[in-house]
Amino acid sequence: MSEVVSIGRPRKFDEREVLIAVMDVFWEKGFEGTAMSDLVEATGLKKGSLYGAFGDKRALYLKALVFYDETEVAVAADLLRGRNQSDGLSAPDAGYQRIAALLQAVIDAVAVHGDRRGCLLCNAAVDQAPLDPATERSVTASLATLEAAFVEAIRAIPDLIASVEEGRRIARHLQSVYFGMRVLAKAGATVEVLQDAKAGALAGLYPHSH
Amino acid sequence: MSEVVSIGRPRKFDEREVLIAVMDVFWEKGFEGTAMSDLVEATGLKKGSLYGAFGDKRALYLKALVFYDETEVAVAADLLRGRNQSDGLSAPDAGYQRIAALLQAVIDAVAVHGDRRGCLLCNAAVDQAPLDPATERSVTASLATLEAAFVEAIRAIPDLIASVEEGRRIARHLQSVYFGMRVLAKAGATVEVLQDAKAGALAGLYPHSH
DNA sequence: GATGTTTTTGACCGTACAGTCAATAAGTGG
DNA sequence: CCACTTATTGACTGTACGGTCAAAAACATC
Repeated sequence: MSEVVSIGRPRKFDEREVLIAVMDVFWEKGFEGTAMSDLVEATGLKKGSLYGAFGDKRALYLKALVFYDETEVAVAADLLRGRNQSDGLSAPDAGYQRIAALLQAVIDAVAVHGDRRGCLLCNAAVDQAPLDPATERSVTASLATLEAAFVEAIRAIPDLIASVEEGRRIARHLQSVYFGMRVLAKAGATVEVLQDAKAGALAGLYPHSH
Repeated sequence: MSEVVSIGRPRKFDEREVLIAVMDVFWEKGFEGTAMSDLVEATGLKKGSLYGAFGDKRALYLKALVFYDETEVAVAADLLRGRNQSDGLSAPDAGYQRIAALLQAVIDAVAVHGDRRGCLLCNAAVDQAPLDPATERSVTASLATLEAAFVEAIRAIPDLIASVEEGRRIARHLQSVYFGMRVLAKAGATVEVLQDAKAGALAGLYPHSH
């Protein structure tokens, strides 16, 4: 049972909202590029409160990564699994369309919102995973979720794969395309470049190509 | 004609060696993660000498990026173009093998040397390109080199492509796989994961798959 | 050896950083 | 109203950072 009443002075902030603000800053600036003062400004909390509630900068970063996994990664995985009710891609043979939709979302982020933040998971993998074991564990866990979701989408393409190994191989290939597109987008690639990368990936998903 | 004799006190260091040391540090730690004291330690030069010879930290970073382009990127591009004499892949129909060799090099870096630095170009794209226009320009230029080299390799696969547009599309797809594999490698992916990503990319390079 | 030029060196500067802490505020239960 | 607990606050600390500079050193020329 969760405590409905808590003793002591109540918190003035919503933990989820603060975590979103923290995640946004790390997402845009990276771990090293973010100063505690940036987080103070973004959250509206004072430094002491941040430390009291979440711990030091590293702990804050790791909590932001977990939050990203529970929100953004979960949305992407649900899309691939056909669990998103509102996109009309839940049919058991809509695997191709789900994968196309995920890659298109990367393009739309650039085309529609001028996105340059990319994917926090990708950013963390590149600039923190090799240097911090806890970050690496968190990233690895999210990658496993994503890979499994890709496998589910691939299994939802009729007559494509002949074995479990083949499905996993294609999933890992698509995952690398996904992250590659994120990198290219951060580098300032045009929409055309990203569309070509997407088209090339999807071209391998027709049964007659094997 | 270059000046053989120069006036004033001669430099004690070799500019190229220093640039290699600087590049290595940025490569491993990124721009924000690198302190000037790291560069002082790695190069053996004092801070004042570094500033006098190369400029501030940002200028040093940009020079390291250019050096990377002239060395590592050039080697990769030469491989794709069949210009590497020692690899036996210069035959005009060896495009597939060249691409396979490039992707295998990413795997070997992990498998043989336990590499976690990835690709400096990829690292710069992710954590500096969106924030610094000069870095973005440098990264964009290297990406263009790489894409053009991929196109040449693809044209060296008999009977694969039917148009210039198709060649470019496949090149951009392969480029995204390459960077995706770099991201996965930094995240700590196993050799098996990288091999699957590579195999998935190469599976699209057979003429009968179209 | 005096002059001019460039490099080296280490001390120095101001600041921005991550993290701490004691005082105070805002709740609860008795 | 009084303990008791927890949260907020802003001042504080020490340090690590990027960058500067004057003095000395090392060469060439004359």
